[in-house]
Amino acid sequence: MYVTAAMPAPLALKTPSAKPNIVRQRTVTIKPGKHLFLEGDPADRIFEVASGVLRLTRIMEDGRRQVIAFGYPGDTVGFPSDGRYHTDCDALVPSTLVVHRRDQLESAKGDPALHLRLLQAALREISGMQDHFMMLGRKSSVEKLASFLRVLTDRVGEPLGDFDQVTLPMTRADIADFLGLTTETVSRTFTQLRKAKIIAIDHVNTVIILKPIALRAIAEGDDD
Amino acid sequence: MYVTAAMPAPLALKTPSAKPNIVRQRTVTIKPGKHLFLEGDPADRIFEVASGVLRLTRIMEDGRRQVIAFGYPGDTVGFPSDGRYHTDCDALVPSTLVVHRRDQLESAKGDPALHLRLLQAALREISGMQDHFMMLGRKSSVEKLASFLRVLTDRVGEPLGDFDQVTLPMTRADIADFLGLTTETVSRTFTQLRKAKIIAIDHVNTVIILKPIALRAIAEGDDD
DNA sequence: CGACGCGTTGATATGGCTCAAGAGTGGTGG
DNA sequence: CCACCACTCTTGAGCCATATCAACGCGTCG
Repeated sequence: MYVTAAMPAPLALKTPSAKPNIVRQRTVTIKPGKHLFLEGDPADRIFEVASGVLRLTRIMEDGRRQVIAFGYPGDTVGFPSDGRYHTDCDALVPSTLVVHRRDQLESAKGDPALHLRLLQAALREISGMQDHFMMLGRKSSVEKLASFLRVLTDRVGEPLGDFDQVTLPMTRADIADFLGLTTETVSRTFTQLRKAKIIAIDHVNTVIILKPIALRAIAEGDDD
Repeated sequence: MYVTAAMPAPLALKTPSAKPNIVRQRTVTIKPGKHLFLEGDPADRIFEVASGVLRLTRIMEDGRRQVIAFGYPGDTVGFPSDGRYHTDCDALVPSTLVVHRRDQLESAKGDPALHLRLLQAALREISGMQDHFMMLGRKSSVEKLASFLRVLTDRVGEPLGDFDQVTLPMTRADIADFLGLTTETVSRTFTQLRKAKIIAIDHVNTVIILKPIALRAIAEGDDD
């Protein structure tokens, strides 16, 4: 569910008229700051993000926090292991989710097409997490932030004139905890990219990608 | 496939006599240094480790390497995304693997029990990776090494007198690339734990856990 | 208007990296 | 069986990227 370039299967959100034998999809809404689930909760439901942005986190006893992923539309969150959730999950902006019962994923019963789609989501999740590993373990702070902005822009960027623009619904602290940095370093690194004219920053949480090629080069470590 | 405390379902390796309508499980063997697959290869098969130890890695163009996971017996490797493998995979010691065709995982056909087991493996994988994130992003070098030794001991440790002992088939460089450190730091951190009498080291690649409680405290950051 | 949360910037500290030199360790061939 | 070589591991010294500590600006909300 880490924001990936690969486009996920689109969600069929609209309820398919009122045919009695077609089950209406269950959805929930969640407001910013509210938790969808907490680490250790019994995991009986799996969620597909239809709109909004979720935040998945792990917290250590002493307060250190790791943001595991941001859940954007098309992402699936709440994969259980041993019947429990293994992260906290809350919303950054008002969000709507399609709900699936866990046993639909874990048993042979239920819609095979749904079944397959959830499995594909799990596999995409694993693949995306592998990228994240490389970023956390082996990249410098600029490379981390550049990778982050690049992936996010590919996924949810919007054209603005000749450039792409991306809105960041998360705080600098969230980004820091996602990248394994401090808020100060994230802030300084934003400044560094801004001074290099690679990005421009509007209203703190809106980033315009001025030089996508340069950004990609930094993200991949291809510059020197 | 990151070594996890959760015990996986045992593998039925023995071929179920010669009943003609029961499919004999396909297995492969792989020698140290040989690759099972490379990043980008078409992923038509999924493997369950029956014996041995595998190493899953990602490599950047400039040579920086991240060890994604070590594959121990009971682990499943080779989860595809978009039909391709997303890591390199080779063997640290001679290993045997049970092979499954990819379409057995991704279609409704095939043994439902197998289907379920592979899905469970994918979910375990996701859960284990989430632990790994916290380790890479937010832990100090001692905490990283302590976590690594603890998980490995839980998973494949063997009793030795009053203590648990664990054999490390991987080099210091492998451990470093798994934990996001350098070999020098890994070595120094081993020395540090050894001098604190928390572990003892035999023949470089055999570690004896002298103080499991202390090791766990360090791993979780519960000490100060 | 004041207080608080968030972001930025500056000064300093430090954990882990880099560079460099030895010390095991295992394999090979004479 | 030993000598040599290649490779891994350990240790040391110095440095650098990022963390830490601190101050301040800005916007928002009560």
